[in-house]
Amino acid sequence: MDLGVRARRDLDDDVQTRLAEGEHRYTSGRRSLVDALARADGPVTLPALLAMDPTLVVSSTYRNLAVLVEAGVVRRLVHGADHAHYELAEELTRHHHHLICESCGSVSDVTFDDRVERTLGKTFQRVADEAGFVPHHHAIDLFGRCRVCAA
Amino acid sequence: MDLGVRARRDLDDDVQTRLAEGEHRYTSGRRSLVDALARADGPVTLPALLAMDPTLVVSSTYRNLAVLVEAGVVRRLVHGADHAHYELAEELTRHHHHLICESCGSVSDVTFDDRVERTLGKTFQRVADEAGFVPHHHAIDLFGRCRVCAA
DNA sequence: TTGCTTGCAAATGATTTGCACTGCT
DNA sequence: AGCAGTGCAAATCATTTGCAAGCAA
Repeated sequence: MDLGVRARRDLDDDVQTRLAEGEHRYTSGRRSLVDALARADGPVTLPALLAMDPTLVVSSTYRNLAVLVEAGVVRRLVHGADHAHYELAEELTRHHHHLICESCGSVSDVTFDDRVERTLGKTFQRVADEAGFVPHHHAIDLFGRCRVCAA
Repeated sequence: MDLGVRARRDLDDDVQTRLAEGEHRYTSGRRSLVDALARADGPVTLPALLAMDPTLVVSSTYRNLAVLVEAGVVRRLVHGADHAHYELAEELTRHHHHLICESCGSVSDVTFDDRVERTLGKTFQRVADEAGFVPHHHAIDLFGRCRVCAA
């Protein structure tokens, strides 16, 4: 999720607000974390985050990711891989889905056009209704081989 | 995935064959496991499987699930919940998707009609192509509150 | 027989937590 | 001052693995 300078500021404001609503502070450590997530070009693992910013510490990062997830700033993705992947929440970026490489475990983003999403939304609502299920959001994962592994 | 008697036999034959291809045996322990999975009315966790059949042992069950996943008989689902969920592979049942309760963590199955699936398939293929990704299969998860938790 | 399977106990590894210290507000 | 946040080390807990004994082909 590449964000320009302007968007970056909006992002910080947004995070600030969301954290404040939960009586949480937007500390420098959390800024570093959000910064790393914003710089990543897709969902990243905790080790990847630590590599992007060596000042991050394991336990604090896990704790802060949990706080950010709680605040709706970050989304945690869990697939079969060893580590969970983290990304900025869709509310702060854009609704999208994932391409998951079954070979190397990497995850990247894709978006469908609005028309497709609208159609999907209706279908999902109908199916959920029939099951007495109240849908909140959806996730679509495409499993296969990424460009690198497919080569 | 409720299967009748006839389908149950077909299932066993199929599992037998798939295991044999990998130099594996279809032991009584594995039959019990497949039986429990077939009786479950959706994806189940390991503790749930043990509860369904007390003769199952933790380590062996994990090991057998791994063998069955490898053989394409079982699919392992991982979401945020504490335990992974397991279900019979779609090749043995039917292509479907999941309703995941964000409150209690339960997972249930849903199917879309063929027309919808075909349309989705085309869209997925197109999007993947653009990313140089070779799609293998897809998964759609609807997150929300199940009938019980929504009440 | 041959070596895949199994149960039990011990090990692994991602994630979490206890605690004392730091630094916002 | 008062309490949320942080780093480090220790604890958790789902899942995996070593090993000796059991069982299918």
